[in-house]
Amino acid sequence: MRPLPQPPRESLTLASVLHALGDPVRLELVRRAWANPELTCSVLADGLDVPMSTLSNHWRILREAGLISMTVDGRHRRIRPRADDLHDRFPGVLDPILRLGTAESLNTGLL
Amino acid sequence: MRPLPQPPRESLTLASVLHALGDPVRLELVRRAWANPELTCSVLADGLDVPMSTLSNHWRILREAGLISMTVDGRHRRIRPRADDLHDRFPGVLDPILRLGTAESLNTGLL
DNA sequence: GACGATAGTTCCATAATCCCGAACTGTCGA
DNA sequence: TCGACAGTTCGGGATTATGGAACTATCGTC
Repeated sequence: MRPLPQPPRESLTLASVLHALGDPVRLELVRRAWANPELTCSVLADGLDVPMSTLSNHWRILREAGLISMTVDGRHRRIRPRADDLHDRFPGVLDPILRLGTAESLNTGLL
Repeated sequence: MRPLPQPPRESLTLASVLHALGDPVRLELVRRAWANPELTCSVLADGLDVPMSTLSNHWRILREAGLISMTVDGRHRRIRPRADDLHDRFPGVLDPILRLGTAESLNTGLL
């Protein structure tokens, strides 16, 4: 159940967060992670036609940008959105993005 | 005064917009363009230690993502934020980002 | 008009980053 | 002990970013 290394709240930058969100696959992953916290990588990526090694990179980018935190749980990685940290550091930024991400990403043939 | 080609409002995607904003230089350029519309490339980039060929690429990315529109005005390019299009397409997304962009980008030794 | 200065773009080679198959690590269940 | 499963790491091919140098187009001046 130990957590993987992640940047502390105060060292998160807006540009990194936006860069992490600036990819349709990652945007969809973040949207799903926010909708249901505590799920694992593979469950959250279910249905996406993306190879696992690529997904692993996407999760790393999201973790290094401070959007999510990962904890090792047996052979799974449990994804937890860092909602508090982001809301504290960049108030008002994430909510409207995730509200919109939904409809759009489903219409782009991503799934 | 003719405008350079740009994507129509309805074909803008959230991921492209966030990708365009996910770079500290571009974030700063957008912030400045929003703060004072109708200025030219070089005036908006004043003080940034970035070569002009790189800036030209940044402006192109911002234009192709739909964040700004450029019109040729003599030997200048006049930058106009596409605030209406963005607000219509992605309501609530840009304002909080630009409100924050200010303080942060000035503290990262960018200038 | 010819000419230099100005504002940007384009070209191109280097550097950095992304993508994903294959091999690997670590854990669970039988 | 032995797979099977969840993810990561490695490696190299493809894509994208960077920035110097050359180029284009326009303005002001003589």
